[in-house]
Amino acid sequence: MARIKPSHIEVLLNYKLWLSSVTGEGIIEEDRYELLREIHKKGSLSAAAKELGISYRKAWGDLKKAEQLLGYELTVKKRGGASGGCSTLTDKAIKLLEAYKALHVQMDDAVEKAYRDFKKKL
Amino acid sequence: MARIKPSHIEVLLNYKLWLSSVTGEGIIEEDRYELLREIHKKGSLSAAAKELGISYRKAWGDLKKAEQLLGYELTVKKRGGASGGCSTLTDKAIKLLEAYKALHVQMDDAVEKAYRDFKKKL
DNA sequence: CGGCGATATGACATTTAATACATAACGAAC
DNA sequence: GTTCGTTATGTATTAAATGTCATATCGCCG
Repeated sequence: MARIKPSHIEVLLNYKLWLSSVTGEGIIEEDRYELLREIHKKGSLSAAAKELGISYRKAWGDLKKAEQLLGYELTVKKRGGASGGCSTLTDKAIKLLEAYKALHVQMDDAVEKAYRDFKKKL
Repeated sequence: MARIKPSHIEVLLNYKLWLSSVTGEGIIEEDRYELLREIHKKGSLSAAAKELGISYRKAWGDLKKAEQLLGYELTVKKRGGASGGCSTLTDKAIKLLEAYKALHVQMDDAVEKAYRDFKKKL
């Protein structure tokens, strides 16, 4: 029984994209994008955290850091009331999300093309 | 005396590119590319490590891991002898370096363009 | 007013990754 | 066979990211 011996191991191309402050500190990358998107969908930070399977503590810390680095609020936060409270995205946050999404789509295309070219050269 | 108040904080776009095995483990990224390039230039792993300001231990571990994940040798290693020993790149490694370099140039262009488009949308 | 559910935050524990330290093996040259 | 610089590798220490726990605040509503 013959066994196929691959002439080379498969190599994959990966990339990570993120927005940062001028000091290099990360503001928005994939995870925080997801967090904001989920807040937008659910209207609540705790619900978003639960959906994503991360602790409220971490979600809150991430959100706070992003806002601090950006210098403006990404969410309008309310606490108390019948529902306990809620968090909704600001207009700026929504705009940022849309721009980031478009950025990501564009980069995905570029990476795919670069990967094809790369394999030809290998 | 008036003070200029920026309407928005500057946001930078960053990306990281790397080759991985199918299991997702990283093989080659910027640092390891530099390491291989330096080995090629110096003909020695320890000299390369010194040049890059990292410990020999780390350089050796990085190289070993890359080779293990790729399934083939990136360097020909010799120890002992008058000079103590040396490390030189294999043909496959040289080819890999060239392909990675081209990949990076291509991606840099793509990122620059994506960043311009991104800022317009913001 | 007391309970509920969400935001808000500090303190501590744990897990993971990077780095440092130590030590062995090798082989040509002298 | 001793010296020297390099490859080779295990172990230990540190540092950073992440998770856990506890506790407080808020404000509608029954």
